[in-house]
Amino acid sequence: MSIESIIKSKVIEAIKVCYGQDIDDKTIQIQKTRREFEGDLTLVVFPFLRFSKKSPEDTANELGNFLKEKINCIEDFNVVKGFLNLLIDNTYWISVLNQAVATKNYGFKALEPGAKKVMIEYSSPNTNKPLHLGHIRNNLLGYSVAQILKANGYEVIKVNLVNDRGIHICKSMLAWLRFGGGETPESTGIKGDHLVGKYYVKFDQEYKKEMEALIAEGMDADEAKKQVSLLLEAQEMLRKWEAGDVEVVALWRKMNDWVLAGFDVTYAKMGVDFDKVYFESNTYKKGKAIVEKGLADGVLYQKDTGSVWANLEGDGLDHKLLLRDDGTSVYMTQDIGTAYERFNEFKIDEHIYVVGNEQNYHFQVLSLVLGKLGYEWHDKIQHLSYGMVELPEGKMKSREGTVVDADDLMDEMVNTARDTSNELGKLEGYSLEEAEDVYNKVAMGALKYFILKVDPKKNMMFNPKESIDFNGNTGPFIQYTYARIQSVLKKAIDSGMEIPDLASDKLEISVKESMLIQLIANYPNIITEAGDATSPAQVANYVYDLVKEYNQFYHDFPIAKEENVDLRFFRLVLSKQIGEIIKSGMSLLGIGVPERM
RNA sequence: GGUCCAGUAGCUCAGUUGGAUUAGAGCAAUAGCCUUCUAAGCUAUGGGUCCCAGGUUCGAAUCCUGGCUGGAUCACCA
Repeated sequence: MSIESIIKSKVIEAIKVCYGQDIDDKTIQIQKTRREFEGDLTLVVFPFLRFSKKSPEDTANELGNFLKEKINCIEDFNVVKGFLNLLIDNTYWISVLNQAVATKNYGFKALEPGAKKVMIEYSSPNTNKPLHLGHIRNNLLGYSVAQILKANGYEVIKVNLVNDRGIHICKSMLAWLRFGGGETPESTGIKGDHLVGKYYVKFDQEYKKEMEALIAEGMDADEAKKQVSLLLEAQEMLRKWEAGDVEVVALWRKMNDWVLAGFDVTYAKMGVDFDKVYFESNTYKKGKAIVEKGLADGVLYQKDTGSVWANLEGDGLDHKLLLRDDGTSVYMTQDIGTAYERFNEFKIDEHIYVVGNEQNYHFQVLSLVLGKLGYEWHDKIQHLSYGMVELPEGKMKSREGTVVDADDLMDEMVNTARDTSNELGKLEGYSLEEAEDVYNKVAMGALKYFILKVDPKKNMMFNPKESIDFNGNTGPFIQYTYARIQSVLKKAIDSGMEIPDLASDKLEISVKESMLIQLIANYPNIITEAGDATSPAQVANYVYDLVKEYNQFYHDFPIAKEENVDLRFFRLVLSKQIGEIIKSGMSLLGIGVPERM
């Protein structure tokens, strides 16, 4: 039982004994004592004044005396206004450290039979262009949230829904046919997704040229937009694809394969993966039967022209189209179908979609429509809605070339990491492979931490001109602290010292040391909270706080050089445990830690 | 126009289930600390009408109302 819950139960007892009142434990607020006051934990007594009918100071003193008497690890207390500051003794804190050390996968809940089953969909790229910075945020969030949910003891299924069909891919296909001269990834040495993306841009350029020509000939601008022959051809291509035209399908397959091979490389570099990949070319017709059944059941309605709609006015929204006049599916229809299949096939308890906040409306509607259709799990779909990544110039636009390409960005990060590392020259004795592994970890650590430390739901700013820092509140700073700890431990062992499994609990420890243990004690709560909030940022900020405190400790206290053996052992155990938590917390963010850097 | 989200230091961000007459980090700036466990570190200094105005109460960056600013969205697109 944690010290907080012990105190809470005793506070309830105290209020009962002293003031004859039963209180809810929600009225009990225990927080970390502020730095500038003496103590470890603080009880806020204001809520109890209406029971005690005494001044805040008197109430706090009464409660303080009661708690000190009843809880033996409370050494002393002091009162500042309505705040009761409790001093917890060293023995207790050291026992907390020892417990953490003795716990395998400290802070993680094990996967047990009957665990909650969660599916998380993320990435979901289009196959007409390479991944960019926006996708990076999506992928890192999806992967990290999956890790965090697993750490909370959930069974997690990661899925990707690849949008491999539609007018956008036809545009790339058409441009490639028209202007490509038979180029392939092999013939050009260009990564498949980038090659296809090049023709997506090419299409847009040629489209604009033709449109302007039409306008110059006197055509109305709105009309010209629709009459560009390239667009008409692309639309024709999509019709052929849907009709199963052999040539179009073969070209589609070839170019999609190029892109998917490219994505695999990017995913591997990013360090994300999936348990199952869906393709829209297989799922885009799904949901039609469900919608037709809804129509038959009278929960949906049909217009004269044939289209099928959901009336959401009762929920304060509009009408939503689910089947077109010609009976074909729209995106919403497909999502209805795939959600149904997933809940049925996997018996999942919850489904999280990692999708940008531009689709908030879509997911709101999806849940409502599923509810209308009578699926009781309609409220088990959760939209993990994240904010846009903005550049100083504003939003990224792929066709205007203002995107930050994912592959380029990652490569640049690795180059920067390599240069910095070589400048500092700390990897002497490492082989080329070992060194490259460190550069990669540091580069990706910097990028991932930069993105994940920001609250997912907020928009974030990325300035490509100012490369991501390696100092301060950054991934490399955290990795560095880990490497530092490993170095101390290694030197201690090399010089013949043993690092015991447990620290002696009869020691005088400093305020800084007890603060570090309190941070360690809080790690499990952080994992729970990050899981509830689906927010890797909470883990990131926690690890940063921990590391910042540790570096101050490291600077001010000898560890392996401490003369007092028990104290030295304690500090080695403490350092080792903090290293474990850094590694563990970073793994929740999908970030690796190097032994040296 | 309707709906949703955000607004905290020059910049990037924490802090938001209401708590300490003193709102935190990092970057950038300035000044220090490497014959001692990794200086990708540590220390110090300066930097704020927590968008504005009201309200709720012992107490508000945090909750409520109204406004301002920015973003997203409201397709027989995805």
